[in-house]
Amino acid sequence: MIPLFKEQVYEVTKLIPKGRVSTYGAIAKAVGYPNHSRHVGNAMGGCPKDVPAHRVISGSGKLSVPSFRERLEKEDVLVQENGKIKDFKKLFWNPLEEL
DNA sequence: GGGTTGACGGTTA
DNA sequence: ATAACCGCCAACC
Repeated sequence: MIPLFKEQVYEVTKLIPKGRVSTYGAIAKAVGYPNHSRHVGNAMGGCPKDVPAHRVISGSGKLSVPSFRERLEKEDVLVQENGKIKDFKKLFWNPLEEL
């Protein structure tokens, strides 16, 4: 059976701890599709509200959606002016390690 | 049923 | 260090 990417993606995204961030690529891998980072982001477009999409950023450590900066700061995640996450490497949460 | 889109990533200049 | 390019393929129109 073919699991819908979206659903899988949402599930993993919900697992991201508060104050941590993850990337599209990592999540894509986590659901078993290594090179489908785009689909992850694409799925986020219409994601339910219970999905912390603001914790999902691009692999470069910057926000794909600048609007989420406020949300992230609210969770103690510092965002630089250039849109990059401060200490992104430290805050990065790898779903693969959890699964 | 076919073509375009896309909240990306990695590689190459 | 930056910028541009190419590839990847499900979901949507």
